[in-house]
Amino acid sequence: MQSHNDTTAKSGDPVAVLGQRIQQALAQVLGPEYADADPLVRPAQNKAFGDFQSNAAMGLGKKAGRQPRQLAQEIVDALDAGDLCEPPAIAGPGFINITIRPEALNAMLADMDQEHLGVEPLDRGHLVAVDMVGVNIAKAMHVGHLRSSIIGDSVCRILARLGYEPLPQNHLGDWGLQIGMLIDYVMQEQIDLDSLTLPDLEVAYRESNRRCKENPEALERAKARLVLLQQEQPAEIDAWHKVTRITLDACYEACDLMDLTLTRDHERGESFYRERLKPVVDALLERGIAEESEGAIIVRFPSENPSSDASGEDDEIDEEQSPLVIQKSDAGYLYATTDLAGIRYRVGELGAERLIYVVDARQRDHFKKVFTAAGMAGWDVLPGRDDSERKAELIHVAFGAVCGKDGKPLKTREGENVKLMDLLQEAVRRAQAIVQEKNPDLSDQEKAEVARAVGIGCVKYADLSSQLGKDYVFDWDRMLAFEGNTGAYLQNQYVRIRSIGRKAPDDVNPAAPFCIEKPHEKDLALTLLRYPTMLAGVGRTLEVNKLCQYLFDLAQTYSAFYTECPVLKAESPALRDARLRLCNLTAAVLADGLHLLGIRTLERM
RNA sequence: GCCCCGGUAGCUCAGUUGGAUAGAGCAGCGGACUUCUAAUCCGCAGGUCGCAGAUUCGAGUUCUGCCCGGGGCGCCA
Repeated sequence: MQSHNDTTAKSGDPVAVLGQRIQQALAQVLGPEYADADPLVRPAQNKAFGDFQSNAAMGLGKKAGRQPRQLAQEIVDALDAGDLCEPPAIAGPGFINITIRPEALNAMLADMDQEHLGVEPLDRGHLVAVDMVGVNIAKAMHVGHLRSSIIGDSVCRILARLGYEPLPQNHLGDWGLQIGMLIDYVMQEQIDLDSLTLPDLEVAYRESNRRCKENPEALERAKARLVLLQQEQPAEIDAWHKVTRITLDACYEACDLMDLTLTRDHERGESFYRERLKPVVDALLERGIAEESEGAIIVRFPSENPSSDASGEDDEIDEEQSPLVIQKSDAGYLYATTDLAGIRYRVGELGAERLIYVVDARQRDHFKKVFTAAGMAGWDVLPGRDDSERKAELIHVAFGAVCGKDGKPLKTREGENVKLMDLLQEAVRRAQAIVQEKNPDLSDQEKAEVARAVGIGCVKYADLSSQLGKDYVFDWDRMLAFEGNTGAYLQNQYVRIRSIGRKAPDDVNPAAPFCIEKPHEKDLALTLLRYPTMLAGVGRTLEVNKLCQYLFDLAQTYSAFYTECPVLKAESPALRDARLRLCNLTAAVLADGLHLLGIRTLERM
């Protein structure tokens, strides 16, 4: 699974460099078979103990039958790291506490202070398909699309930053009975599609639904219309194109407001797979993976616990996992069929090596089954490789519900889904009011820019900053309060740094050597140096909230530095320049990270 | 009935293959502004980590059972 090895020591990462040295010591003390044991280097949990700690001696001591504390001593004796740190201390049951030397920090910071900020991208050509947004025809985007859009976009940005080539896939709901109902309705009523707006279309959609529910004849007509559409009759196709266009034009307004990188080129709706559904079913039947059952075609899954265990207490037959239906008894296909066709296309034709689905957590079981079925068919095997066994990674990035303060999924007072555009516009409006109050001197244009960046940024940050799989509480006051863990807090820290930069005199040396001495400087340096490894981890696990957490740490650490360490009024020009460079590096990391979250930075706010 | 996710401070949440005294933010209380943007910072207070067992030098973290909340469970997407 873990095809991406990030243990290669990056010269600018103290954890990696120290880890490497400790591994050498481990090999020396315990033998070469321990050369790749995890050195378990972590930032010190308590500053009083030093900067870093290694917990390796305790676990390995048990494993190798050695006394942990004594083993720790032997590791320390064998450790060759005098250029990096003070002589380590041993504490408790066998913690190795490490204090890094300022010169080492200065060198690592200089190493990091380049355009790529220490992040080493992969070679080109690693395609990743990201299934996101998932707009439905004839419906405006609502809160349900918020998370898929925001998370998917951030995932794309992060992967691109790490050298992957993300391919957003807007999996439109554009092919099914509901389209047949809608098209039949607008054609029956002779509605002029050229002057229709999305709200009109939504009304028509609801009306067509209602009719089909009440009137069997209407339903039959809709089904017949769907057949005509699927036969690609010109009139039906024309109507379908038009309703699709109306829907998407409106949806892209919301996408633009959210600054999504996704474009029209990334439309891969259900209709895209329409010719690929039958082959999916045929192939699975042919290989005996799928079978007929009660008129439908299904894929069964072997039970995970093959038989009752040794205890024999539980002699009931294991409940079989429910099967995956890929063709209905009326010969119609389902979204599982489309998803399987999608995997086949994305892996087999595009050659994507990771397929990421940013979809509601309630579909966990669905994706688990679809992924398993795809694996059974071998559709996750990457084509055209020497090592033909290399498999694409199939990942469901499941996200929880957006809830109101009452803890229940967010709805309007009328009990309807909140429209995404309304929500975004309210965010901007609320931010506008706050800018007006906090900084009335800005020009109107600047205020509008700040309101947009802050309003949208806060919504995004609130969405990305807790564990994605959990529900989260959507609370305007908390997310827009510019105190605490919010997007605006981060944006403001950036503004404060840039303000110093603007006021710096002309004679500063931008390449002045770093000079880490004070505790707050050291904290900031250590936090900055965590960035590349942190980001690589997020690229692997897609835990975007950890990027948020890191940026908040960085911003707070910077703030403490800012209050304690004068920059422009530093005691000497050399120190001033060194601190200014530290500020600039912090700004660069903050801007980079915010950009990866899809949050705009500002020069003033 | 079965499966999945969650339960940590008054509220919203972190907690990295098991590590030292469980951390933030908000709210509360007390301080710091003729500023390098106070949209900030510093300090105080606040906890039976849902409950009970098990594993071990050590458990919020692993295992088992239970309680509570949410979600899912063959022809909707």
